Amino acid sequence: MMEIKKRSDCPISSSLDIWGDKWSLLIVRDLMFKKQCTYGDFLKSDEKIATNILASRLQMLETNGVIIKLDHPESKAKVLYKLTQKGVDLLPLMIEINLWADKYFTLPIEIKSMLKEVKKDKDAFIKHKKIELL
Amino acid sequence: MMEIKKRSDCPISSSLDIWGDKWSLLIVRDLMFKKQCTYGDFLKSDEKIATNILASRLQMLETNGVIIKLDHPESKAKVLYKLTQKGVDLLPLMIEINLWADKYFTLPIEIKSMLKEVKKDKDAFIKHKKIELL
DNA sequence: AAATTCGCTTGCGTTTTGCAAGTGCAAATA
DNA sequence: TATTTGCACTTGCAAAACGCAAGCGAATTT
Repeated sequence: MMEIKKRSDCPISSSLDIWGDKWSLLIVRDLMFKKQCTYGDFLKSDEKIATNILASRLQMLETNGVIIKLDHPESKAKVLYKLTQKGVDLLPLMIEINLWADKYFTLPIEIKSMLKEVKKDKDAFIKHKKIELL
Repeated sequence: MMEIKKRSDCPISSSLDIWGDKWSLLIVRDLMFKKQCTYGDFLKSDEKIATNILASRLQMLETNGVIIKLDHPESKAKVLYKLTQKGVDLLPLMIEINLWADKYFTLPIEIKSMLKEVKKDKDAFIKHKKIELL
């Protein structure tokens, strides 16, 4: 059902084949920065993803080892989504997107203040964040 | 015709609104690493982009200030495409994609050897490459 | 027992993609 | 000069993906 067709051996191309669409990295963002973890939480994000698209992207990311589904500790009706190591490793890339956007868009102050931290010591920020995510 | 609808103020979302599809970053890649600059050159890349998609992405990237069209020095029939500062600033992000892919895919040796350089001194690599691109 | 929450799935109309062919202008060739 | 070739797109159309609303089964709450 969810077959991955690699267009070439290029690293950019292969990466885009997995998460190169308008939604996947927003799911990763939520998992990374907002700590949102349930299906319903993703739906609450500002961008308003459609339920079927969300389901297909979660499936795609899970198939490709970027996220995992876990039982929710509080309830059997809920599902917890979490980044894998492979997903956490997208952090440097996510930070660079943020820094690029910081240069060319007007960002919310909460994000600007986070980026102030990043700019002070990028490696330290990444190291700290990775620990907190795994 | 090419209206940009921002889904939210999130930097990831805003960035994806511009280049968050399966093709745009491959165009940026060609401009960045292969020095391909004409319309025909893009078509020659391994991924085989369709002509109409190429035209629409070039338009999108130009509208958003990531690339510029220039007269080709050799001929009026040809067009030269080049990264702007905004486009060159995507370099750190492109490198992080490469590094992520290096960890999870098997890459061609030419690219692996480039990444060896990158890993030795990332900032130096970026600095050098930026100069060469502008 | 009934209503609500949760994580999806389904249907369906609209948009985007992918492929092939065509167009107009510039440049090379005959 | 006439014709062919090359280049940068544009157009038409079928297929796939998207976006919205509604529905559905299992778990939880009332």
